[in-house]
Amino acid sequence: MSLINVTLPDGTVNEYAAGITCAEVITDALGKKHGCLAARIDGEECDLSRPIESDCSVEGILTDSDEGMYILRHSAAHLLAQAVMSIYPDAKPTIGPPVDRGFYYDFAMEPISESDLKPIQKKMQELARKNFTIERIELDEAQLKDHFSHNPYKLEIIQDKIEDGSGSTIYKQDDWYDLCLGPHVPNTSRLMNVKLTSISSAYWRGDQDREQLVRIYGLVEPSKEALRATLDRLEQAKKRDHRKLGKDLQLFHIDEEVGQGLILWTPRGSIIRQELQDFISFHLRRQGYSQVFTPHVGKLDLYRTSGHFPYYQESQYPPLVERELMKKLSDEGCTCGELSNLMKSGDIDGYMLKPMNCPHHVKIYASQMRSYRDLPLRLAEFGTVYRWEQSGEISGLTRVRGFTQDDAHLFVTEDQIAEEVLGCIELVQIIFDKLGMDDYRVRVGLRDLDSDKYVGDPERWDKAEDACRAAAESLGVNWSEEQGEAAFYGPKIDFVVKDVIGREWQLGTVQVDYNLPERFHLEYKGSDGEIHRPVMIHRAPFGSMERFCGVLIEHFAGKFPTWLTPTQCHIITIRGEHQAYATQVADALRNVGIRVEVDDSDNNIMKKIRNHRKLQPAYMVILGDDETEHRTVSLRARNGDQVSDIPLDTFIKDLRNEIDEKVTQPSLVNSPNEE
RNA sequence: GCCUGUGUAGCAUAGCUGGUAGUGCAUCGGAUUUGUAAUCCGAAGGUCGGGGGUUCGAGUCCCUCCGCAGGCUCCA
Repeated sequence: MSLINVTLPDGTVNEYAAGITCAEVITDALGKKHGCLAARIDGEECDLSRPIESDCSVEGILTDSDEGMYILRHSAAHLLAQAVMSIYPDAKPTIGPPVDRGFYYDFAMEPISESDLKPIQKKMQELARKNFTIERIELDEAQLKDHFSHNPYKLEIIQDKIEDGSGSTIYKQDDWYDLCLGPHVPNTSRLMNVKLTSISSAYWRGDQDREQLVRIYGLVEPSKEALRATLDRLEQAKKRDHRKLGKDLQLFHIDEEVGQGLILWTPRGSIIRQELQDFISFHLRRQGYSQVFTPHVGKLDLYRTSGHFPYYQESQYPPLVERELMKKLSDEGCTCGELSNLMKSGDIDGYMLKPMNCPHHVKIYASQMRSYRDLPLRLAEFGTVYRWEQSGEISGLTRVRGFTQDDAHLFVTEDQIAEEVLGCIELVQIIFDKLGMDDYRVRVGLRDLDSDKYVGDPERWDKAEDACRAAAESLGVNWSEEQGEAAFYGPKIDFVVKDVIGREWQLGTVQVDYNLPERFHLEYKGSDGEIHRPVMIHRAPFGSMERFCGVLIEHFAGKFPTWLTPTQCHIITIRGEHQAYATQVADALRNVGIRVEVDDSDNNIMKKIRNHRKLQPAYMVILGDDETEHRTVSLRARNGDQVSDIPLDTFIKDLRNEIDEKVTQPSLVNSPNEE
């Protein structure tokens, strides 16, 4: 028998007989209770049962890593399929991968409902308890096809994903097996702590023209405690959902009768939006932007030139046709379809709610002869745009049909791209820093080198892509390059954040554009006296005010920094006779621009505090005998902490300062200024 | 748009197998004047998402449309 050397993670090298399994090596190194659910041989994931035949390094995979959790989830998906098959023998399993927060499995079967999940979950636990060994079996192509002859979906995968003539593996537990590369946990007892969470539908291979499948989602954790913790966390997360908080804090309203995805900003929410807008406007002026205003509609011709019509027609509100023309066409018996064709062909004109601001800004650029001395020209507008998002996709503030972008378009020379992209990025960073948002992802979208759908010549693309990379690098946060993610007109940098339930939303974006200057024949006169074409940069650091506010509400869980809080101080009197002083305090605060609400109702103070807590003011200002007599205030923070005897003048000064400095959270209670 | 759920006063909820709507908070009126998370009494508020159907009778069953939620698909 030959001997092999196995290197462990801590660097020790042990000698074993060839054929020893990973599990045995790990048990030897860590003891029986190692808790590993899979292994890595020379960095490659495999089952614990995998025999080792030659010198290598071996390490165990625990559930404390993403990789470990993925394996656990993947195995749970198999268990789900096994359970479903035992209850619904006619169901055909298709695919069942792990995902970020759990796992799912898609089945071709008759629709089932949420109430059917319970028995399935029960079955899963029953199967888990039986502690079946999960076995990896290698099969050749013919055997594979034979094993899955009854399941066209699996056959399709075998056909497409597995190279002709080569084999693959199945994983078997009890008499159930699935086509899979693995690795998996060693036995089903690891999968006791599962919870099926929801049911939905999905298309086979994500193609809407193909079969609709039943998708079952679930969670799995290594222990009962961990499962409980995860469920608790989800429960907690729901409480900070911006849709709920938007209602509780009276920030916005969406009305059926107004329309899906159309936001009504109530007074309190409008304050937040306005404060953000003022904040960004300040930095725009600092960076040399010019503010512009443009209308909410434009002629179809404008969008024909820009290329947005009729190409992106289905994601726009339908065009507006002039009344006279409409009447004439109607008298002539023109059908809707014919009307649509006439608009497409340009035979009749109309107007469109603007789906984006760029064409309007382009026209401002083109309204004058531009010289290289004018560049970069930076045109900024909080521009409202309208897009016909699919009804099923609309959600809260994060996906809407009318929204205001903090948009700007920079018209630059080729040489200015890098610096200007950097400037855009800097703006994003200032905003994120000030708001304490550090949980975001940066995505640099590059072109797909094999495709020819991109406009502009390759050399200029290389330069622009380098500029984007360099800008992303300058942020000092994690960023990733994604080939093929560029727009057809230029590379881009996106900022992506997650909402409370783990969905990703794109916020800010910076995009280099070679296309629109071309389509609109934009020009400038260079220092060489020749006519040149500028390059455009589109950028929106917040993305849209709606989505950004939605994300912000969840980020702060409704507890905004003082400068963003709709009503910063709620003044609460103890008795009716403190009313006069309350008015004085309110006036004094309002005089320096602080937002105040006074409650001098005859409720008792406990009741008032309870009521006002719901709106999360930065401070409650309690006024009673002591305060009135000494011209002081007592403060109550959101967490219930209190501080008394603060001279009114000191409070006003400190509060004003806290607002001006945009301090991340209210800090006057227990602040260092206090004894 | 598709799938599965879901829709009762401003908000949160009760209403079993069909017999014609309760409760809490908020609101309004009165009493109370209170020192840090609910003072008492009273009143008002609902065509039970819209429309249609089954039935002697529908919040409850069926159809349809709309909204919402979670997914899918899409996202300039």
